Amino acid sequence: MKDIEKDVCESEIVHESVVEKVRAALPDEDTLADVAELFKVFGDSTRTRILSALFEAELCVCDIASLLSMTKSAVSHQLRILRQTKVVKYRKQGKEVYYSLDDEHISRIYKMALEHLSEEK
Amino acid sequence: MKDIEKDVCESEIVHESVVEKVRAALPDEDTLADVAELFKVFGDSTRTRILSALFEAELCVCDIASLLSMTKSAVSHQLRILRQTKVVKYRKQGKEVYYSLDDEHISRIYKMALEHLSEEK
DNA sequence: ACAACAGTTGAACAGATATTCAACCGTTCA
DNA sequence: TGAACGGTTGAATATCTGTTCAACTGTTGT
Repeated sequence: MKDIEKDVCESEIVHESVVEKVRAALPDEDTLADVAELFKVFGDSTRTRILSALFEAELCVCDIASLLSMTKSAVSHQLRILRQTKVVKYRKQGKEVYYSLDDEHISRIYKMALEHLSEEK
Repeated sequence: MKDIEKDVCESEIVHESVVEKVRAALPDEDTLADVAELFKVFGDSTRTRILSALFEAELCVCDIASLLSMTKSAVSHQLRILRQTKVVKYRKQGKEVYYSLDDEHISRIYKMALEHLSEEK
């Protein structure tokens, strides 16, 4: 029986001019959703392990599975996500499917994260 | 009744020498988990919206809530995550708590993601 | 001291997500 | 042709995660 209002902000004394200025400068919702989605792909340790492996060499699914001690199925599911978001590319050769990084930026972003982490001890 | 083995990789013909070379080059598990955790923080559109707002100006919780049309509670929960991961810092002034970006790298990583996205049309 | 408001917090709920399991497809090789 | 293997896929399950709700803390001003 406290706030009947939506609790977004009950007083009017939000810093209106600043807020409006920021609102105008914000990227549109779609762009921000895309940014979040890209980072979400990196936000799983299985996928970062896969990526840091592909960082070193082109690998087939079996290679990755044995490298990470995971089932081919689990790896394949994650590779599908990486494929769909254009983070990795693949080529088929006989029975095997070889994966590698698709984009230059990926490694730059990844390295920047490592740099960030190392600097905060 | 197919694979009795763990399905990690049934044949021995994984590319052993390559795999071993990659295994040696891989960062340790803890580092990779940290990388994933950092990216996970960016992997939510509410948090990317908060960050892109703080990118423009220091803001109090009420400002952010009204900017994003969210409750103060929801915003506060997300700010806690950003605080714990040292992505944002805050200062108290009277009743209000003002948040801002804590790290130079954050904006660099964020901008790099935008660049990546814009290049794939 | 009390009312009002900024902000935080924990529990509960709903939606998202990673792994497992079993079945399946396609290629190779005998 | 058919067994063997690399790889993919969908459904099921268990876990995680974001928002809501209600209650609470702390500060300001009367």
